[in-house]
Amino acid sequence: MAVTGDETESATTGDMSAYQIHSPTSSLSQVMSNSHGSLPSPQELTEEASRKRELRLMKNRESARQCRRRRKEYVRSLETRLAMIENQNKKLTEELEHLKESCLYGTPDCSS
DNA sequence: CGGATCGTGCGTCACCAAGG
DNA sequence: CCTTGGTGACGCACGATCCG
Repeated sequence: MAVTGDETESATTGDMSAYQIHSPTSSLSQVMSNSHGSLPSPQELTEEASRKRELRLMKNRESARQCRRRRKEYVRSLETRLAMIENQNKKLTEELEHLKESCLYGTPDCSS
């Protein structure tokens, strides 16, 4: 029916360039070697926690997308397989009916 | 036409399993 | 033990369709 979620996605998250900017190493090193070489202040700690959270959310967002894509492909493959099997079943059923007829009327197709 | 309902995708949270 | 990625569950937003 309605398949237009892409619009929502692009509006809210856009591309993943932001994700590449916030790499774990870069955010971590910012705190480990803060500007004045001293222990991080409470302010810096909360900022770091916030950065970590944002990073985790971004990664999980991407994971969820991949997960959904894989699941969709899997369902599609199952549907394809189902269609093939149903088709095969139909052909075999038809063949069986022909063989039954052959046996019934004693045509050469009936080998038993 | 406008509200109700349905189908779909998304982001987030919580949990789990695997790896370091 | 901590980190990380995968995934089920939940709620939300949005477009399509139905119906009075």
